[in-house]
Amino acid sequence: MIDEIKAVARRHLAADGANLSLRAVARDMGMVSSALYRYFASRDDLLTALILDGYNALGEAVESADAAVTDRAQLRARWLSATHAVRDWALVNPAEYALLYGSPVPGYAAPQDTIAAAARTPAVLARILTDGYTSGAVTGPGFLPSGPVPEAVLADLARTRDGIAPGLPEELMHAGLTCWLQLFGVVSFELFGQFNNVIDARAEFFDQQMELMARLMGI
Amino acid sequence: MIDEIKAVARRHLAADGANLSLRAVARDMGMVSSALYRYFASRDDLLTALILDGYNALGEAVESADAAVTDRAQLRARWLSATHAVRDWALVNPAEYALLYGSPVPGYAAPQDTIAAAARTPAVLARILTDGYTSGAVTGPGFLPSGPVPEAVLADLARTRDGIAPGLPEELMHAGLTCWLQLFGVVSFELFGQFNNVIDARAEFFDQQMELMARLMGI
DNA sequence: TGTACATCAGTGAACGCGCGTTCACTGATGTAC
DNA sequence: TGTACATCAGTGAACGCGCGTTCACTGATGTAC
Repeated sequence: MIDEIKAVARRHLAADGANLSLRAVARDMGMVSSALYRYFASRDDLLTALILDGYNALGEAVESADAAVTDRAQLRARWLSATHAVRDWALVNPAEYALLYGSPVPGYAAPQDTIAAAARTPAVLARILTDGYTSGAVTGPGFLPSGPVPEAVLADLARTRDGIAPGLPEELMHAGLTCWLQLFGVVSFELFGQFNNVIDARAEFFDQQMELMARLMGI
Repeated sequence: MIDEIKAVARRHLAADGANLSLRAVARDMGMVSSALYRYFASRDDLLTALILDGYNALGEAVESADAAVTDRAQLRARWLSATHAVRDWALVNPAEYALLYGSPVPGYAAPQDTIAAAARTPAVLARILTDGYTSGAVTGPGFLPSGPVPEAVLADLARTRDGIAPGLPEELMHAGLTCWLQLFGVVSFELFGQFNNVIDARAEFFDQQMELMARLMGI
């Protein structure tokens, strides 16, 4: 039942953006709006459940795309497979993607529960780098910052690294973070309409960018 | 008068996100909601005006940040100044930034007028590269794609290039586009909350990323 | 200098709609003795 | 096997609110003769 509500809510999200209406969901289910309160304490609760599901669905898609590369030493293939999974999932679920990575919903504050789920996708990317580093296949990034990285940034990198990829050297973590940003930057720009009148060959452009990022990380 | 309405609307945008309410704006101005219809034909018209203003305000900020570097041959300084202007403007006007670069407003379709205004910011960045290329200071990017760029992407690059930076070689255009994406990817992630619990030293991180991008473009 | 008229910014009431949430309730299903 | 009771999913009406938009209007200001 809860799953059915969420499924209908997801359909509404796709149609109306983040302005999710409890009443509209109930209407679609042939129920009266108050009936939903048996399953969710409030509209925000439903929204939170959808966000959590979204992070988990994306995370699962990325995890299995990575796992689908049987030769685990093929780091570049794993990176390309995982990042394609991000784009594919976003294209199939644009409204949910917007909910996760778009402008914040006004008046809604994401609870702490979502943090762990949100970390699944970056964790996959970090694992690819870690695997390369521990096997000795990757010794450092393919493109280094010219100067020293500021102390404060190093501290942030180290803290985040310890959470998802213990043992990874800072400069690899730095390269990984840069590529993670580029990945979501490209996907967001495509989904949010910034590529209109600029890039038409979107799949090819994405491929190209992810190849470049792989080389930047040295994998 | 129109300017005053827009100013109040901008304040509301900041408070409530993209759910801009005509009635709330009118209330704040001590007017009755129907009075606004003397100045804007509809809510969407007001939204369009705000978007247009936003692109122009950002574009102006970036243009004058670039112009502030008196030694025009200092390409890296110009790039850093211009990109900092993007981040600074976004931090001061987060709701307007979200309106321009965040998830699309449900049910709202941006008219064609916004395209020219939207191009102002990328045009500044392209001009920096073009200046470097025509003066001979920049011969190519500092980091090249390993393989050949797909035909379809090249066509897109060429078309966009002809619009904002005629004469620029494709590989420089490609590097510029990559950095443009990274710039907005970083700013969006910071503004939309994806850096929470990940990056605290945001100014330093941004600096670092933009330095890296400058090197990637070979400036 | 004074009057008649046009312009136009802003009013106020109304239409028809949608929203989240509450609350007492109905009526079917399952359980205990 | 049959009865009494508890559980619980879903109902329906209501509260109080906000929204965009229309429309006939008021009343001040400016203009023409």
